[in-house]
Amino acid sequence: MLFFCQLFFRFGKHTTTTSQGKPRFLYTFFTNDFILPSFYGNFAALIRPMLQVQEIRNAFDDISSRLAKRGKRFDQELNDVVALDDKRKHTQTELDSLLASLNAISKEIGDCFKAGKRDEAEALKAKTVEIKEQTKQLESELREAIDALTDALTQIPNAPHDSVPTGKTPEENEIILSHGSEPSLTTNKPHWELCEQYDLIDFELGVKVTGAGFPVYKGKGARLQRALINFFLDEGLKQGYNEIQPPIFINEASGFGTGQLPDKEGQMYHMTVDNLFAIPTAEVPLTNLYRDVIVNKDDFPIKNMGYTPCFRREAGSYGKDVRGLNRLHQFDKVEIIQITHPDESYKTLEEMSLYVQSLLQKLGLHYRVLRLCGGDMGFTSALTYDMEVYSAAQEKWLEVSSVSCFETFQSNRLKLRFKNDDGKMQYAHTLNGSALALPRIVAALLENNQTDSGIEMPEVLRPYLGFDRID
RNA sequence: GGAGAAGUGGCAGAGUGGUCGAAUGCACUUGUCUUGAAAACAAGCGAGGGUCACACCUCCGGGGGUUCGAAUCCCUCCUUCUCCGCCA
Repeated sequence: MLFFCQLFFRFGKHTTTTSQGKPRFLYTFFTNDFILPSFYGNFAALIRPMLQVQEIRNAFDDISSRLAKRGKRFDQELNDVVALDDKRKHTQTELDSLLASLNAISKEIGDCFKAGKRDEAEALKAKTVEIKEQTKQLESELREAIDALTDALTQIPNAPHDSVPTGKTPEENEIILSHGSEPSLTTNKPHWELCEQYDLIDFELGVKVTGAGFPVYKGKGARLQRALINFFLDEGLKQGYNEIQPPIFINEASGFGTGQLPDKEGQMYHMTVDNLFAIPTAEVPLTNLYRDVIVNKDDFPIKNMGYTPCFRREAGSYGKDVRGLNRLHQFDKVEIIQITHPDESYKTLEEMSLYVQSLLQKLGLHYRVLRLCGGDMGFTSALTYDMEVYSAAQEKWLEVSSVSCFETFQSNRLKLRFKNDDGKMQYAHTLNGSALALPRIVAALLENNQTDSGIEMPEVLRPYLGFDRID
């Protein structure tokens, strides 16, 4: 934890803005040494990770009760934050006044020299010695105070939306709708058997080349992948999403921006030689395009999407859940993100949920939508809908998409802001969702459409596929 | 990988030890003028902390140092650009 705190502290001041919402890329963040920077230069970045201190102070009870939806109370943590922020303020005020007097004396000395009063100047110089000692002391105190505050703040997850059900486990998620019905099948093989039977995906070969969880797609299996990616991108285009091809490796700063670091560092593949991480989702680069950006409020909503392979170490998972396509180290996904005005974000979340559902409907899949309970939601989310498709052969629901609203939780770290109608800087809201992740869609398509003589492909995919069925 | 050059406000671009948070231009906002627009003119216009509001404090790529005082001097790191090499 300490390690990553130090990393986090090395955010610099890199304000920039955009015209027409186009981000600028600034990569002057980190150095290879581990010395903490001067607190002042980085103050803004330091004091504003995750939940906003100001928000905690202003709406303590509200945030407290929202956090309780996660099945645990955070009052102690919240109180700590306020107390640590008080300490920070006191220390800083003290230091500031000391610096003010130092500045005043320096100016006086300058004036004395100009007026030729050498002796007077020397006398004043002597006065600064003691003050400088004191500032050094206070500087280190302030540094410690900020350190402690940031540490406390990063322990607190996002405050769930009012509509989020209280709960700790997936059983407490709320099923808000179900669409379609279970297919009636004459044959009922799991997808890994179908993949072998029709030579679509070779898991063994992947093991040989790389390792478990890195499948090799072959023939119509590979073409199905390509068709789905194109289908998803074309549909997104129709919805007004701007297509982006981001890098699939990211630096540390990006990992912090979207909250993968420091929490999920073990989940990412890390290339230590160059200190880069393979992205676990396109969310990371797509959202980080807007790090340190002041967007024009007229550009809301900003809608971007990107197809990328995703890489996840999935350390610690094993057993039946990882069979076949259910859990992979490398998989493909089209991700959609939006950046909105705070007033619009929940309306946007519904819109994104409907869009993802429309994809599932076009693919003819039986699905349901869950509103995740507080305890099952990600650390950074305020409200998450999960879409699950039914796998007839495995007789279970598979999560294929997750759409979330983060409110200001990410933008706070990213320093993604806009100037509101009052001319004040305000954090934008960020949202994202998968639209969609391929593997489980492929699994469901294969299993739910199997017949004795082959696998029928959905109508919408046929133009992309160039074939109607797999046999 | 080797050799050079450079990193200042939304952009361009001055500024080499003290009235510099930073000239000037562009962009932007508001006002005057105009039927309207343009042009012209006038004013405003970086971010963060702090305050009821001021005051005040911090930030000129990051970090460290010299100095009473640093955008300006020194060290170091990072990044970008140009040339060479290698290569899809």
